[in-house]
Amino acid sequence: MLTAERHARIVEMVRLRGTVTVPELAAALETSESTIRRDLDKLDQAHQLVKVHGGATTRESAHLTRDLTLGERHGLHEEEKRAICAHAAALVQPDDFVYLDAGSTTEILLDLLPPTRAGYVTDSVSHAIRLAARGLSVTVLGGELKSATEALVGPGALDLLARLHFTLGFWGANGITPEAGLTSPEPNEAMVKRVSMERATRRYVLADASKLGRTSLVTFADFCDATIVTCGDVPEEYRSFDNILEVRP
Amino acid sequence: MLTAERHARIVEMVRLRGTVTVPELAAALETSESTIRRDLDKLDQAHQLVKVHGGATTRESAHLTRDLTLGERHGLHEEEKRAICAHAAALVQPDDFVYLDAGSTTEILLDLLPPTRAGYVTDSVSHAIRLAARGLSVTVLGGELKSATEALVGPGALDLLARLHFTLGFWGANGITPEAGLTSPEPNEAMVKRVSMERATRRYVLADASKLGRTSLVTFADFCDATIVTCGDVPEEYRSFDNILEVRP
DNA sequence: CATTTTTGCGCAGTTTTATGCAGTTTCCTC
DNA sequence: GAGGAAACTGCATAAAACTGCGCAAAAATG
Repeated sequence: MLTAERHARIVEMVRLRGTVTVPELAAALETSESTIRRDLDKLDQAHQLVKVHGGATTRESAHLTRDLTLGERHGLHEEEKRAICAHAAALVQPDDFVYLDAGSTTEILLDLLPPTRAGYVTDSVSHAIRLAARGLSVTVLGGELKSATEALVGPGALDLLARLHFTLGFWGANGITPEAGLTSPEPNEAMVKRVSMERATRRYVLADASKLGRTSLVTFADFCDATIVTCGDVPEEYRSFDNILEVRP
Repeated sequence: MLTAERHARIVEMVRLRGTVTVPELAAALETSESTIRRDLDKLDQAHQLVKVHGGATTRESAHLTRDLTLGERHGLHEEEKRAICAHAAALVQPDDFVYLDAGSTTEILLDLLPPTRAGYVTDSVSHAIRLAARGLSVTVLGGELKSATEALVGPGALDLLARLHFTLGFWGANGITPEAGLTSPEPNEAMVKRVSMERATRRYVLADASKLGRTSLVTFADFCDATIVTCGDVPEEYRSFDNILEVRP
């Protein structure tokens, strides 16, 4: 049996039954448990299902038992992100009207922002709650809420954006290359990024060095549309660009 | 049974019944109390429920009755609110487009809503996050975020509302009288309630009986604009209205 | 304050997982 | 097609996770 076919049948079984155990799958597909486990690893990475101890479940039922907040992503490049955000926070002036993109990097920025009367707008509901809890003035874009990133997308968000004019903005990016520009994995979120960026005067992309040289699925802006604040092992060929700003931890 | 599956069923039971004891869970899931306790520990850590002496409760009931234990959890209209919300949840059809008001009563409704493909819209960012975490389709109004109630108000919210047409909606109210109508303490939030109500076909106000006969500061709708689902000691003079729906705990 | 219930924790036994290895298949290049 | 790299598979084994039980400590109860 083809690997792809086996994968398809695993996904189908999980969808049909909600949860399946590894031995069940091994018996049904007449293969070893090792193979099933490796399959589940891949399917989990591909977000087709969720691997759990003993087997697999659908994403829907996994929602119940897992805290799908940004908390899980912490730890990666934490120190670099902190350095980047410290630099970014210093850019905020009392009179600024600031856009804050959703994402784990900008999340670190939240706590470093000065307690001034600057106004903030964000597409992330969790960011908004934290900012409001600090007593800052926050406006939330409307729109459909994607649970994975807790970001808002869709026409509602874009309409509100169309009437706002930011003096300053901070965005994250999953990939950055001179050729593909700034890229993000999700088309809807990329659209919000694109529109919000068009409406800001001073634009900064906050990204640790691991994002440089990588390309994600959807381009939301050109490479030179924003100042890129980065930190970490910056590849030599990126040092010469004058919109790359390297900070030290 | 898979560990993850058991976790899901525990969460489900807690959501359905509000509170569950350890022995009940052990019997229902045919496992030992030790295992149940360990499960509750993990689910508590994952913020899926709150572990209390004797068993577990949902997050919002723990919030309402903070440091009370299972035995003394009565009062505070908890049971009435749950009865009201159970009735309300049953009104949602699979293809409804539902508005959900911010507030503590509608908060209880969140966990009782059926996992259908109905679409939900709310002005409460915390409600939205909880709904999204359950895998439901959620749209959030935009606007300024008031940290006290975590509700969104202002022109951004009203603009988005102006383009939506709900088949069904649930609101809270702080005061209800035939003369003053439905009242709420905060003018901006009252405005959002008013506009959202105008845009819904089937309108329900969820309020325990303590709200009947009281008047808050701002009227957001007439007494007869919505069906009022209530529970508790309903004053005799309210029994005759045909838009008052009294449910039993 | 005594009684009963519930909890936390160590322990032992079982199940599940991760990983290295060897053999095989598949795919790509020339 | 032929050769070689990469991927896939199954097995063995050590590590990790899970479960049930018993008992002392802690918490609730009246």
